[in-house]
Amino acid sequence: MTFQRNTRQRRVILEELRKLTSHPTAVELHDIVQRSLPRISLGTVYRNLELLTQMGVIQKLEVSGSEARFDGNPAQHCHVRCVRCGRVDDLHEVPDHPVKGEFREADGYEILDCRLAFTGVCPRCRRRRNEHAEPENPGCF
Amino acid sequence: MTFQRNTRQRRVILEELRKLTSHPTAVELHDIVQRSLPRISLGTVYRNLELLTQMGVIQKLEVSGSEARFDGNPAQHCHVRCVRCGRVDDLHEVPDHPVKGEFREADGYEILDCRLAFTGVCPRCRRRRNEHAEPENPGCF
DNA sequence: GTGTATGCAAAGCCTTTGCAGCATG
DNA sequence: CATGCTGCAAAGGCTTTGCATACAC
Repeated sequence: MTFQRNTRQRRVILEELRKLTSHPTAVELHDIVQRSLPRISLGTVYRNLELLTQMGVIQKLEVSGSEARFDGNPAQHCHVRCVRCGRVDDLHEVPDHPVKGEFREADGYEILDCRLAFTGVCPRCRRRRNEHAEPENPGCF
Repeated sequence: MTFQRNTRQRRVILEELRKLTSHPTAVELHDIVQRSLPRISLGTVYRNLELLTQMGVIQKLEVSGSEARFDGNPAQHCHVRCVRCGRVDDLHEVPDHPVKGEFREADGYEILDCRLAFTGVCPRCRRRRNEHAEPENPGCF
C-alpha cells in the first residue's frame, strides 16, 4: 500500500463509527453502514477497520472474549467490559494511566504499553440481575 | 452438569498445565498431554479447560483475535503479551494491584475487577529485532 | 447401572484472502 | 489511465457441539 484513497466506503465507515459512543463489532458496524451503502461487503468493513487502526485514526479493542470491538476515539482511555452481556463502555470516572511510563522494562521485556482493563456489570444488567441465573466469570489479563 | 468426575484426562490436563510456567494454548497443551494419553482429543482438552476455568482452578487469558491461553495459577497476577510473537509471560517486577478495590462503581457499572494489561517485546524478540521488518502495533485496552 | 465424559467428526464463528472488475486521484 | 479498492465467495484458524460409546461412581 503506497498511497490511500478516500473512498466512499471508508468515509462512511469512519463517520458512522465516530457517531457511536458504543464500541461496535465489525458486524454491527457493517449493519449500520449498510443503511447508507447497501452493497458494502463485510470484507470491506474489516479491511478498512484494520487500515484505520494501523493509521492510528481509530482503535481496536481486543478484550472481549470473541469479537474485536472498535472505538472511533484513538486517544487512550479506560474501558469496562460487562461480564454479562459483553458490551464495552468508556470509563470516565477513572484515572487514565496509573502507571504510565513507570515501567520501561520488566522481567526481560521491553514494556510498550500498560492499560487498565476493567470488568463489571453494566447498568442494564444490574437492573436485570435477578432475572439472569448464570453469571459469567470475569475476563482475563 | 450436576456432578464432576475425576477422569484420567482431566487429571493429566491439570497436572501438565501446572507444570508449565508458560501459558500454553489449548492446542499446545493437547500436544503435551498426548504424550501421556495418545488418544485424547482436542475437544476434550477444550471442554476440560473451560470447566476448570469455571471452577476457578485455572485461568483463561483471552485477547480476542488470537488464541486463548491458559494459566495453571488462578491467583491474580500481571501478564505481558509480546506484540511480536504473541507469547504471554508473568510479570513479577510489577505491583499486582495498583487500584485494587479503589473502584466499586464507575459510570454506572458495578466494577468487579481491574487488571493491568501489559504489552511489550519479549527477550527473544528483542534480540531478533533487527531481523524483523514489520512491527506489530500494541494490543489494546 | 446411571449418567457424565470421551473420541471423533462436523459445524460454527469471526476474520482474512484471492480475484476480476470498478472508481479514485 | 494506473492502481488501490471493492464485492463476492471461498478458505482459514480457533473453538464448540452432536452423537454413540466408554468409564467413573
